[in-house]
Formats: sequence, C-alpha cells, structure tokens
Amino acid sequence: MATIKEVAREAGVSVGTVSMVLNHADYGSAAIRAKVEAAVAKMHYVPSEIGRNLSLQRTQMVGIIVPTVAHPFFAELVEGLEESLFHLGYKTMLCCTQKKENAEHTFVTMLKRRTMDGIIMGAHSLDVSLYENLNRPVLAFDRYLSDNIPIVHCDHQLGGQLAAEAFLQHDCHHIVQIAGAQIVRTPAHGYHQACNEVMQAHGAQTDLVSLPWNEFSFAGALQLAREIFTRYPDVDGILGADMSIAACLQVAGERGIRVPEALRLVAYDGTFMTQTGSQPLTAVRQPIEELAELAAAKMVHMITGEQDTLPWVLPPHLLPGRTC
Amino acid sequence: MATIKEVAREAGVSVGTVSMVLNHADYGSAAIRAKVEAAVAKMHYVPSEIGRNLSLQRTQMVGIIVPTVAHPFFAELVEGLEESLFHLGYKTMLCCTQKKENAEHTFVTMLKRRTMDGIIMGAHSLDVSLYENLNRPVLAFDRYLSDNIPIVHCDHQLGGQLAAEAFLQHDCHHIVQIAGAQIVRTPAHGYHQACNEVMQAHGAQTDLVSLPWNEFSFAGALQLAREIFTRYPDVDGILGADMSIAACLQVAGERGIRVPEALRLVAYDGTFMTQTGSQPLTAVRQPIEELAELAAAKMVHMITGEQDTLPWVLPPHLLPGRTC
DNA sequence: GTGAAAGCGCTAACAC
DNA sequence: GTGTTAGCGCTTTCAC
Repeated sequence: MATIKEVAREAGVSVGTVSMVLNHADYGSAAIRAKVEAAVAKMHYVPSEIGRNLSLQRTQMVGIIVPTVAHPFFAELVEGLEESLFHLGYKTMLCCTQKKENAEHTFVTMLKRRTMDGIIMGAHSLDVSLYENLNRPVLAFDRYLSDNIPIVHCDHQLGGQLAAEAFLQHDCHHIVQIAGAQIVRTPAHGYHQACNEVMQAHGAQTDLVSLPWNEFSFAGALQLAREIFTRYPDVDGILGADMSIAACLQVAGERGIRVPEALRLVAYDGTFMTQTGSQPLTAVRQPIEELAELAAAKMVHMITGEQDTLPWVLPPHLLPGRTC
Repeated sequence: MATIKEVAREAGVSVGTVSMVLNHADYGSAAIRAKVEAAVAKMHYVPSEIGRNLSLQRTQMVGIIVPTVAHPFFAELVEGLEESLFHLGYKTMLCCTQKKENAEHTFVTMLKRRTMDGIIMGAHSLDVSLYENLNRPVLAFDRYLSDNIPIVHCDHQLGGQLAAEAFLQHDCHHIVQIAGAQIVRTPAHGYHQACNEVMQAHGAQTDLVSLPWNEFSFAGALQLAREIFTRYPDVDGILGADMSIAACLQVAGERGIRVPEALRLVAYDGTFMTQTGSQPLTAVRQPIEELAELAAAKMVHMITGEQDTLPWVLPPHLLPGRTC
C-alpha cells in the first residue's frame, strides 16, 4: 500500500505538500497540484485513516448503544441515527447489549480509549455510575443516565394523553397498561402516568403491569398478554409498546375477544410492525426518524463544542388503525 | 488525558516497559508491574486506541453493509453479526445504503483507507466493479460480487423445495412467487427456481412477479400484493419474503379470501415478523443467526489469514404457521 | 508557495 | 529484565 511518502517522492515534492494539496482545495499552484494528483493516481494512493486519526486526535466515529437491533423501535432508531450521522460526516459503531455480559462497560471503555468521538446511549442501563465522571461526549436517548448527560426524547406526557383520549372516545372503563421494567429510569414511564391521570379523572379503572428488565421479545409479550386476560377479564382497553399490543391482539383472537368492539388496543411507538399485521394497530407514533436526526445533530455539536438551539423533546401523534 | 509517556515518568520506568506490562500478562517482575499499575491507576490512564491502531496497522473493526436495518431480515442479520464479531474481538461499523446516494462507494473507500479491517457485504449492490481489484478482506452475504469474493448463504435450493412441498401437500395448482429485483445477482433467486421446478413437475402453474430494486417496505409489498390478486384471481398459493407474504395476508383479508383454506401462503426468511401478526405465517426459516455467526468467523479468518473448514452454506427449515 | 520537521500515542525489535 | 529507539502515516506549524 502506497504511503504519502512514496507519493511525495514520486511527485518530487515534500510530504507536507502532498498532504496540503489533498486536504485543501485552495492550496498550491496548478503545476504542483497536477504533479501530486498524477502521482496519487499512478500509485493508487489512498490516504490511511489510521494515520489521520492519530494526527487529528479523532476518529469521526460515534458509538450507538441499544439493547438490540432486532426490534422495530431500535431498528428504526439505529437506521435514523446512522443516516443522520453519515450526512454529518460521522461513521456509526454499533453495540447491542442485550445478549452480552457487560458489553456496555466494554463500550464505555472504548469511548475512553478514544475509539469513537462520542456515544449515543439508548440501552436500558442499570449501572448508571459508569457514566458519572466520564468526561467525554455522551448523549442519552430516552433515558436518564446522570445529571450532566443531556437527553433527547419524545413528549411522553402528550403521548399518554393522546392514548387516553382515544380510549375515552370509545367509553373504556378498565384500562391495563403494559410498561417496561420500572427500575429503568426513563421518561417513557411518563406516558403511563399521563394516561393514568386522564383515565382516572374520568372515573376509569387502571392497572399497570410490567415486563421484566430487558425483555423485548414477542414471546415475552405473549406470555404477559395471556396473564392480563386471565387476571383482568373485564379489561376493555390496553396500552403498551407495539410488540405487547401485537401480542394482545393475537391472544384476543385466540380467546374470541373481538377487537376493537369488545377491546380497544393502542400501541405505543408506532413502528412499521403496527402496519404489517392483518389488522393494523392504532398507535401513538413517536417521531423516531426526527428524534434520531435531532440526537445525531446534538451529538455532533457535543463533539465539536458548538452550541445549538434545537429542542430536546419532540411531540408524538396518533396513528389511526383498526384496533381502537 | 494521560499518555503512556506520563505514566512511564510517574512509574519511573520507560515507555516500552509500560506498554509491555499492559499488553503482556507475563512480562516484567512483580515490582515493576506493581509500579506501572499504580501509576496507571493514579493517572487514570486509559490507552489510546488510535495510537495502538497506527502502530499495529489495524483497527479491529469490521464494516457491515446492508440496504437498511429497519427490516426484520437485515435487523436479525446485523444483530447476529455484531454479536459474533464482538465475541471475536471485533467492533462493528454499520452502513445502510438504501437511502443514501453512493454510500456503498463511500464505505468501500473507507475499507481502502483502512478505517476497518474488512467488510461484510449484504446490500444489493449493482456496481459490482467496486469490488473487483480491491485487495482487502471482503465477504459477501447472500450475493455474488466478484469471482474472488467468497460468499456465505442459505441453501435456497432446499428452501424452494420445502416451500413447494408445503404447497403440494395442500394441492395447490397455481402458485405466484414474489421475487426481489432480477438484476441483483443473488443465490436467493434459487429458491424461486427450485420451487418452480418442483411445482411444474407436478403440473402446477407458476408465475413470477418481481419487486423493484431496493424495495423492502411494507407499502411496496402491499401494492404488489394487490396487483397479484387482480392479475391472478385463481391463485391458490404465494411464496415470497416475509414482508410480501404479510402484505398478501392483509390484502386477502380485505378481499374476503380465506387463508389458508382458499389461499396458501408461505413466507420465505421466517423472521420474527412471521410470528407477530394475529395469524402466524407458515415460513421457510433461514438460520439467520447461524449464518451471521458463520460469516463473522469467515470474515475474521480472512483478516487474520487463517484457514478454516467451516461450510459456506447452511440449510433452512420449515417453520409451521397458520397460513399453509 | 514550498519543504523540513515536530508530533500525535503506541508497539516491538534491539541493545544493554 | 529493562530501557532506548525507530517506526506506524498523517497534519500542520514554521522557516525559507
């Protein structure tokens, strides 16, 4: 592999000149530039990012930590982040923590090792202390990590209200909400609370059931759905993440409960999986792509030290379907 | 940020000693090791990966190129690759090409720039020439790139036969197959051909319709499903990717066609989305996780120059459901 | 406008 | 067994 030195020799100029010609469009006389370019072409020279990284002390790489990417919400999130980061000139390093013992720790170490310039954290971290006096760019996505770590998220308050209104429009009296693990510190718990408040103000009964920590599988959702129908036979409305609601719809089908007539279902997140079943799910849609774009922009600003006036919170909206 | 030099000064030893103590568990006397470790702790020293990369001439990073990760098949693939690579000591750089103009070109350039040690290519490349005399580790996943680029894939021949047998068991006479774009050179076309042969040998009519290039959305699938029902009113069996079959089931529902009684559907791939609808799809399941593990191992062997006797092809199997 | 040279942080071969 | 040192490939400041 040709190095910049060889190119310099071939072109009959110095190493510095080659570097300047390559990195600054306005550097050097036409003659010199031509010589350098000819040498580059002849030697099939491609600059080494590794050398560049050392010299510049950065990698132009951002790490993304999510529990899994084999889940529609995180898949859409990662997709959006990668795209936005790409357009901002950054590469994306992916880390899925769900199946790995302390992968999160490993990745935070990589940040310290300057493998990447910053991290966007979207996993359900329990060991928040990892982030405490980490003096490098970290942005949290929809979870609280530490006082000095900024956080981008959806307006879950509003999300919960939208769901409640949908239920109330159809006279629901007994709502069950399926939440993530309560130990996880995330603003997302807010939508259950908001929905709760609105429903109770209207005299409805509400119950909350929780999934285990780091449970995102359909199998897990199915199991919990079965429990709900058994435990709350008179439930007439369920709110939960897409996966959970899809499971409820399937179980309702098995038990001959008609949706939406006898049971109203509202999915929270509104990923593509709300659309792909034979009965599209009514959903509160988080603007995942926009949130990702926002997070990517914030991350880059943290790395470069720029200020911005972008918001930290984006509103969700109701996505019509055939389950409520 | 402390550097190795400062640690050496603090410990009263040389830079080389620090490096050796840190990288080789069996180096140095207990006394020296203790001194170094104390200095490391005191200075909060974390070695820079950037310096290491330059010295070692590698980044321990593998690039994964897929069209999108917001699609169950690629999501499961990426998840599996990332996990396997992680356990093999490699980081994963993600690149989604679908929404970006020549992102693929950019990523192949990054490989040349030694940003990563190798690439696993799972996108539907059209410009195969990119890979032609690229002298670096590239592994293709389920697509033909170039004569000297190895390829890991599922036994689609067998997959097609499994599907055909399922149709024949229920006396299907007119099968429509939904394929990806025909310009893409992939072994996956093989399952349509295999299914075709078996069906025709049994006197069934078969038709093939194709999705546009790089079309992986549910909306696209839905549109094609509608066309199929209109164009082939007597169709009694459809084979296609999960997303396409889910769309067919939805459209069948709209038109009052009973599945599986009047129409048999077999999904190819068998990702989790075949399970999440209210009527689980019968599917030919590609062993995505195992394929990913295999591809990751092969990739690492290409990077390190090791030989292996692992297979290049893995068999699919039939996943029971309620659509065939 | 161009070349020389220092330096980015680390590893490992080679002296001692 | 430990220290010295020559790179790894690049960028950029500073003389000329």
